[in-house]
Amino acid sequence: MCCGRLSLGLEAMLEGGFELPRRGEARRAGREVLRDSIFVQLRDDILRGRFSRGESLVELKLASQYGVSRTPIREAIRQLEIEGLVRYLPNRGVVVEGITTQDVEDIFVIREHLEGLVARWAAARVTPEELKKLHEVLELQEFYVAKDDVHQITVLDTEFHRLLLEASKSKSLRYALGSMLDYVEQARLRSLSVPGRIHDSVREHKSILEAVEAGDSEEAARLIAKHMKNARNNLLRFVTEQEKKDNSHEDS
Amino acid sequence: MCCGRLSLGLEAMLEGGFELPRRGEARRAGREVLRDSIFVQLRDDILRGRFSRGESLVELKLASQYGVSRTPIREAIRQLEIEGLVRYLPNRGVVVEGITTQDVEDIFVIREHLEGLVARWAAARVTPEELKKLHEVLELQEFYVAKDDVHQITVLDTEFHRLLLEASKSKSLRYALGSMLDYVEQARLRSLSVPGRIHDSVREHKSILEAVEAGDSEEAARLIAKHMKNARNNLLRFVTEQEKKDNSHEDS
DNA sequence: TTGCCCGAGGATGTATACAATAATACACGA
DNA sequence: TCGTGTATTATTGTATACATCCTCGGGCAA
Repeated sequence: MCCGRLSLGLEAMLEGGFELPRRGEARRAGREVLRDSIFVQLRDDILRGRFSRGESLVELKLASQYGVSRTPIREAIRQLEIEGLVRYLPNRGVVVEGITTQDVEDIFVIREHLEGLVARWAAARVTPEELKKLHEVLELQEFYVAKDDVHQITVLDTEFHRLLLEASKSKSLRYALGSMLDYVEQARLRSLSVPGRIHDSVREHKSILEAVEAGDSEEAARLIAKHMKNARNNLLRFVTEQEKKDNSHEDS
Repeated sequence: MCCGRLSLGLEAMLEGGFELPRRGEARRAGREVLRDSIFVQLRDDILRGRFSRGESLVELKLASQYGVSRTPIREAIRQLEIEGLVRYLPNRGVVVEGITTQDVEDIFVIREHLEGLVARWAAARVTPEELKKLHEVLELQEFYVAKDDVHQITVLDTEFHRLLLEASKSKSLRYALGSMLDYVEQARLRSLSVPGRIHDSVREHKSILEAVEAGDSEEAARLIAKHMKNARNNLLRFVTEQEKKDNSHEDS
């Protein structure tokens, strides 16, 4: 009984289990399996709205479109299915579900509840190596703040939160939050487009990282919770302003 | 509680008029695609520990074992991969990851942070139909409390929380929590094995359902948070007692 | 013995063939 | 005209063939 658990832990250690990279990124340098690149492309195409909601994905069509056979397509679709981006209809294939505005709003709320855990656990378990990477990302963000490059900052924002997630060393947490970061990247781009927001956002990252580095779990959790709340408010502000613009356009 | 309705609900349940959205179970009456049944079997086998951690899954072996070709096996594996139950090694197949004690503990903490949202949103959005189902599950639980059938109560516990999750109408939340319910079913079986716990647990469900039915989001969130905390404490109690037993066995 | 090369075997990656199922169109009859 | 049954076709479900890659062990030389 106890021996089983012991060897379990040992194996886990030897396995060095945490270097799972973002799905689909080269699983090994140089070579990548087709289903992964298809998966990433399909997912991006769905998230960017290149497939409209309700559109059905036909395997043969996709196969010829991507210049591969049905097999990798099918496997990519199976993965999209688990992620909930497509809906399966028996013997009729899959239709695009995508994510709705409601989904994005939910994700922001969910992250408000979970990022605290990320920060707390990361503060307790972060490695020097991970801290180094986090600092690098932060410095890059500051660089791009000076250049006012919102897009780059958004990408690095994802990276920052992903690194923190890895640092938390929790597979369950990574499972729960992992793809949410990708799902709302578009939304964060908008949230960060509110004038002055990039500056604040990066500053918040800086203070979060300081708390994590100091091992102050509670402070890190408090700061990241505030960070999430600010991000959400900014998104709301952006959305309402967008609506105002849309309305005035309609009038003219 | 009226006995007539109880037996009615019971019959309905046993009849199987209860279409579970739980992955892989008959997507349509009568017919099921192979990859789904393979997926469910493999997942259960992993969660139940029939595959040991680190063991590699060989497609051809599994294919002959289940009497199907490689294709459905591969697709099932792709899904396990996304769920994080197996780890992919390029050109070498997948090895079983399973879930560790640490993962289970994390899941309980994560649920403490998220089930509040489930209850809150469910209270706001639940439909009469869903309420009916929830009541049925609750009545069945009370039935099995009388019979002291911990296993059935555990299964129904999963069902109760899953129904609540569906009632929350949030795809994102469902994605984050969906398979966690399955992952910790074994653990909840243990948590509920603590003497007297099944009684309290079902009573807590009852009060949660009352708050949800009354549309009292805050109360529902408060109650379910307490429910989760109790469940976690019971699991811890069970584990420590188990360890005590193991130790005394070792001595003999 | 140690280290390296290399080839066989096995496993996965991809493509394609065949079977089963659902959607569609069309002809036929009321 | 409308509805219905049927044939056709498109698409998915499953199986299998072929290509590619990795591992592992034998043989050989230093």
